[in-house]
Amino acid sequence: MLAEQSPFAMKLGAFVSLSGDELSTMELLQSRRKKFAAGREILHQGQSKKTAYILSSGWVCSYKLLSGGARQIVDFQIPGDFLGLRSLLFRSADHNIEPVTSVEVSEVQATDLLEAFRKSPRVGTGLLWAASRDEAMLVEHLVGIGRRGAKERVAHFLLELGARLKLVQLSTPLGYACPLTQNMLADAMGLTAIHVNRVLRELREDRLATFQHGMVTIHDFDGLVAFADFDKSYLDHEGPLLK
Amino acid sequence: MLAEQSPFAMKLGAFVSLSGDELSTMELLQSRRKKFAAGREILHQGQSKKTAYILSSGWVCSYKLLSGGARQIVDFQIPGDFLGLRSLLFRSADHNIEPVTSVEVSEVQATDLLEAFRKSPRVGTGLLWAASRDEAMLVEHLVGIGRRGAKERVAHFLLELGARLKLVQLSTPLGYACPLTQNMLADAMGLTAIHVNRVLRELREDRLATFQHGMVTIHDFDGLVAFADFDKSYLDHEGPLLK
DNA sequence: CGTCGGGTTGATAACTTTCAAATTTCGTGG
DNA sequence: CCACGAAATTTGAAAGTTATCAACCCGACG
Repeated sequence: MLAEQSPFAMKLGAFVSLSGDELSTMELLQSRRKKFAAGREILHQGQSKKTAYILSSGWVCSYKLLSGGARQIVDFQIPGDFLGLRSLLFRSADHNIEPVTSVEVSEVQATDLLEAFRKSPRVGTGLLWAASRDEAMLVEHLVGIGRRGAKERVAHFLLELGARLKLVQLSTPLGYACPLTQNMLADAMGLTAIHVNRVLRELREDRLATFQHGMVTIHDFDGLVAFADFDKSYLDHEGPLLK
Repeated sequence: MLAEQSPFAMKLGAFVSLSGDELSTMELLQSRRKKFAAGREILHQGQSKKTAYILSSGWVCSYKLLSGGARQIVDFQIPGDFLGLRSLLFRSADHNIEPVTSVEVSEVQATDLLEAFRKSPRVGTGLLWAASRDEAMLVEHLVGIGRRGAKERVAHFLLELGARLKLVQLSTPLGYACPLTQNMLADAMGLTAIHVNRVLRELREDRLATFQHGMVTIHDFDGLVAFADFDKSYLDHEGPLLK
């Protein structure tokens, strides 16, 4: 009910209803603020600094590089998302994290997290839900690259992003601001930037969706959902059973 | 040190050294034995039966189906692996699990798991490690489908399987028994069975590896590693930091 | 004003699928 | 134990999708 809720609280709040106490626990988690400029690496493959972050504003991407120089973007993170949870748990990171835009994050130490769980199990529940949702998205990403055609894949991606952004009030059914370049999109979709460009043009010509000038516009939501075979159920679990 | 250790204990034991007590805790987890015939569905998308399993013998696969009928296999599980951990935590499963061969599993309830964690934090640590390793494999799978050529991808897959099987003594550097069909391989790799067949032939002709008659034979391990750009570090974390 | 990264388009090449069909292997019932 | 049918493997040829190469345009920025 607060006018100024953090995206993190908005996101978890969409899943578990949070008391005032719980909200302040979450805000407390986000007290160590930091900024990174676009392109300034946050986490590097093999790095062992054991910090995680909550993203407050801006977008980041996590990716892996192959020896040949190719890059596969594993996921994008948007405000409210948790970054580097695994790097907190393990000796060294197995992927890179880099801001897409300039970003604002809050550093989270392992101890902060444990303390938050202790004070409010529901925050832990929410995080567990978020982690599981991330894994479901990863699986869906795999399915898309493995078995969807390029056009369906991109369409599906645009819809997924929209659904995610809606949770933090950064999207409407009409569209959303999207700072990604076609190159990043390509590295995420397992395509070439050139081909992504063509696919986007086709989607535009089909009057389904437009992605231009940093703005995604959905022209025909139902049509796009049907075309992409988008089933959003993997995005909104009804909640974990363990508390 | 036991001659007859369960694959599950062997696998976790490769990561955390386990006391006799801990070993028996793990064996206790595996007391509710069950068998499934090949092809007999274990878990169905949307299903809400809240049980997980530890796989003792045989192979299973988890996959998703698209509306067009296409199938993407997300992962194969081999003896010692945990099945359906997420379906234990959440209301309903978002993927299917099906035995590849006839299998023997042990049913695990949420309460069993919590009890095991309570009795032996190290078992919990081990499971956390296993879950994280699974996620790392998922990411690597995504990278492979997105950015590796078909031949490199299949080669990489054969090496990964070998490394996983070695942990439970089902593989040597020379090769291993593999009950997968070229069709399954195709659905896992995001390729056509026909193309998988050609790729396997090429790998054989290159004297790198052979997969025939349910048997994978590695002819030139180093050559295969080099060709596939296989870096096994994502498979052997040195261990979680939280206990 | 010139450079540079991103976007756009066309032509060509490479890779993968699709379609068709023959062959082999495997599981099951007789 | 054999025979049979179904499933899996194998190969060829043609079609389709996506990548690669080459240019050009444009706006941001020093």
